[in-house]
Amino acid sequence: MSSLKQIAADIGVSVATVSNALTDKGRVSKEMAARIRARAEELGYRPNVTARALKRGQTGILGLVMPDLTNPLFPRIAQSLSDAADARQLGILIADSRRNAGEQENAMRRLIDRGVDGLLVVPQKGSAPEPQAVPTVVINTPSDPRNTVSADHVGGGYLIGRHIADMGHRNVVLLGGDAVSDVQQDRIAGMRRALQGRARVCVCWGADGIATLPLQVTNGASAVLTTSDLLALRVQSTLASAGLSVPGDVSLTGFDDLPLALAMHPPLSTVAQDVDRIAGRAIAIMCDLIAGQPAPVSGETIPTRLVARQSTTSFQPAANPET
Amino acid sequence: MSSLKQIAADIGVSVATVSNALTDKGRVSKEMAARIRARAEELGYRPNVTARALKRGQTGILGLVMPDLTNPLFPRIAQSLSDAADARQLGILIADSRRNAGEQENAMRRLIDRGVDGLLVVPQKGSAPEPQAVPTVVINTPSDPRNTVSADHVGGGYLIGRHIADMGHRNVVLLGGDAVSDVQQDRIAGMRRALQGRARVCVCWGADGIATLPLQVTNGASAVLTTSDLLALRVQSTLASAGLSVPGDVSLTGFDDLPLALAMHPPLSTVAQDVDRIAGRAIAIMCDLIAGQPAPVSGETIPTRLVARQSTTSFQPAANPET
DNA sequence: CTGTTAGCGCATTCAC
DNA sequence: GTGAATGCGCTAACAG
Repeated sequence: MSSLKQIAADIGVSVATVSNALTDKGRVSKEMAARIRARAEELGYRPNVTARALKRGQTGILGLVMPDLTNPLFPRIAQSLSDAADARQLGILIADSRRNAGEQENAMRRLIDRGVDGLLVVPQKGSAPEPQAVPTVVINTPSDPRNTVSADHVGGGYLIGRHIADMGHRNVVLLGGDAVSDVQQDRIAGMRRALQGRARVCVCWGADGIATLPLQVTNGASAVLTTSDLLALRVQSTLASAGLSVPGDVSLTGFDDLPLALAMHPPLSTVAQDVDRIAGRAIAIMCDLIAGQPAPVSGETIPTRLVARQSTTSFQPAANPET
Repeated sequence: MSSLKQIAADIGVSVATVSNALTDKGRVSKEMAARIRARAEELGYRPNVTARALKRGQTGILGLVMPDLTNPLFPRIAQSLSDAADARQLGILIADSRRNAGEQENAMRRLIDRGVDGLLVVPQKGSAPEPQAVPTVVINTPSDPRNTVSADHVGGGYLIGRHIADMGHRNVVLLGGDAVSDVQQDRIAGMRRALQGRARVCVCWGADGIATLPLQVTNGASAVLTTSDLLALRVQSTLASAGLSVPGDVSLTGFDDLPLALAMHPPLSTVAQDVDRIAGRAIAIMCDLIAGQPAPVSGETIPTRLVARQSTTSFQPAANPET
């Protein structure tokens, strides 16, 4: 591997001069700088980031801690974060916190031991990551007091709830996957608020909740709003087994706008979050923190967007031809 | 941050002794070693990996290059790789090659510039990553001459093809997403081999291919085998629009066994690859390469597993009640 | 404009 | 057993 020393020796100047020339410090004559650059080019010189990191005390690497890398949203988050970090010459080191809070702390410590300049953390459901020795940006939900930036999950719930209310539904089931998740609680809360006074609402959770759906639909529920697209697919399957169809017998919605939402039949109405923007802000704030600016006083909230497709239709009071 | 120097000063010994004590070199007296360790503990001493990396010339970081972080398989690969790497005290730096071969080369270079000890690459469809300055492990498909370790995609195709043939299907459509993908070509090839002489086979690709399916089914095709679960979901949707149902009118299979396969109705028959094992081998081979062992002469192939669920049934010749 | 010196934190000689 | 010296590659302060 070529080094500054190498180039310096080749040209017959000091290492410092080469360093200055290559980093454009301006203290070097045009001609010399040109010669140095030419030689560096020939040698395919690449600065050694490790040495630079040691000198600067910064590695240029950010740690990303996710509760479960298997999370269907992880790919998008990872990609957006990776892109945003890239634009600022930062790298992203991943760590999995394997579905439990203790492991989450371990993962954070391991990353810090590796010398990351900051931590991006999507917290474990219902856990509170300890404040760390390095700048930390939490991506969760606005109702989390430690949240730094996130989608407006309550607002998203509201959007989809209003969509359903506007379509005339008056008997609605809200289905969450796991009641311990702040994100899901907020989505449900938003839905409730939109339906408040406009529809009868029933909230249920998890597999037990799904099992009750066919009966609830038979008893008059005309819409099921879920907190995730995958959950919606499960619901559709369960309903289909019971001979109920979407949106004929019941309207159905998801959350997150995963690729599968578009592949479903009918295409699933859902709520999209602007992952790119969240990632962009997360990285921007992180850079500020690293640069020594104080942490923002309150978290940032990024709007969500309603994606109305064909799994939701206007409520048809007379849509019961089987009598 | 505490350092060796700090501990040395506190106790009144030299840095070298502290280093020796902490890394268990055995050249230090029991008592001294104990005192040093105690003080290190108190101070919460963590070795500075950057300095160590500079000294050793190794960072303990592996670069992971994926063609598209949004790939539905990425979460599982990332998690398995991350776990396997973790077990050997290695970190994983991710990079996205953004769907084009040039970007893939850039991503690799960026990672190398960051000083990674090796590169794990899942190549861009139809692209050949240049040999690199660091050990490189390619995860693709056995038919790729550069492949280091991968699932047996041909074998997987064979398994699902035989499953279908055994169920009596004699008129089968094979659907791939993108003909340029070696992986998908191999899956299709495996299916063909299994159906060879047992069924009439038609191969088609992409959205255009999907569009032809309803007609093909109406004309007698009784099974559609796809190269991915998401593709299968799309197929099911298209068939449903045409009034065709799975598995009543036609059997359907996916590939990869994503979470959505189980959420579908009916649950999707598919092929699972042992991602954990692939990742484990990839990391193991990487470590060997880093340790200076020669590259294995040929790639390793990890068996796949048939996951038969309810989207496939025996062919019912008389299953056409609409006449 | 350019060179010298020093040091980031650690591990590895080689003396003592 | 322990310490002093050296250098990994780079940058920054200070000289000249």
